[in-house]
Amino acid sequence: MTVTMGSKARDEFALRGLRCTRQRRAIYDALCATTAHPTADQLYCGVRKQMPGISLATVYNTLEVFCRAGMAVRLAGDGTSAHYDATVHNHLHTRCEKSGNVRDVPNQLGQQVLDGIPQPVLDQIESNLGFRIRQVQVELLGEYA
Amino acid sequence: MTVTMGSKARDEFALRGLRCTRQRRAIYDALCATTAHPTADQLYCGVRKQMPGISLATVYNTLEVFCRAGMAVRLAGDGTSAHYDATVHNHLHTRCEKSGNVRDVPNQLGQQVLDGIPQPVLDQIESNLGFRIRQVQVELLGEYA
DNA sequence: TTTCCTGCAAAAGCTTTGCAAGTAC
DNA sequence: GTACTTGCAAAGCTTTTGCAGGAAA
Repeated sequence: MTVTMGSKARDEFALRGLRCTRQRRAIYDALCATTAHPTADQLYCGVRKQMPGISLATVYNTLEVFCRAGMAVRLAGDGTSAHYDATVHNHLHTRCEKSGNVRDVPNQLGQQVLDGIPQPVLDQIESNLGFRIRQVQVELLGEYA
Repeated sequence: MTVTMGSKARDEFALRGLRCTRQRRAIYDALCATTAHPTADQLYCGVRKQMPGISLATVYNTLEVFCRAGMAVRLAGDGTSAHYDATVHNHLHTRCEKSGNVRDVPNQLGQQVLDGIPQPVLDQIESNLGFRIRQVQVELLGEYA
């Protein structure tokens, strides 16, 4: 039995026609390994431990590439740094108004919130405003106890 | 019959113990007069026509004061400039992914979306995550036809 | 008169860009 | 070999801050 062992990063890159560089792999792996929705700078600090030469500009540019390719999403919401997330499918976040930290709402709960939104109302918004809705983004603002 | 004619701005300031300066009145009036959710710079450009000496820093500082006082909200969401809104109550926005423009969803429709979100699920999120939800923020991402 | 606000300029973040050298394909 | 990426440094933007003069209460 022959097993072709490809890393997740390598496969994703191939799938989307992106070149697989050491830097991109390190950044993507770091982003996938956490649920903490890091900022570019936080990723930079983490990745730099195993790859001291990497530059912050590369992290920014690479994250931009990931977002364009649909491998990540950018969550800019508190006016300071943007947070990045390798989970692409629609899900809810909490955002702490004190620390600015962003965390996931477990999918089962988040989905119940999204499911509660009546599709006919969204359809009506689309036709009334002439706006094509691509994504419904729900964020819970508050603070951790 | 005696009529005391106070401007909306003047009344709001008095109500919240804020000093009523020409600059604050101009900025608040400009913000209330539009539904376009302007950025600080857009407000600056508008207000400057009637008050050439005003500085951009004052616009920023004043908007910050309004937000703290609950007279405006800041919508930072696309990573570039923040948008400001004098409508404080919870309502939905559309955000055009091409232009970055933010617009209101008419209240009747927006409320139906918010009403669809089941409160028991929000309660469960609060207790499961130890997170106190202060505001549910819904934004519709897409583009205008 | 006291306290707060404004304008200016400079600083502070975050993010993008230009270019030469390096790397994936 | 060709085309795309990276690292560096510098620039670009948005936003905040320090301070002296000015205005509201």
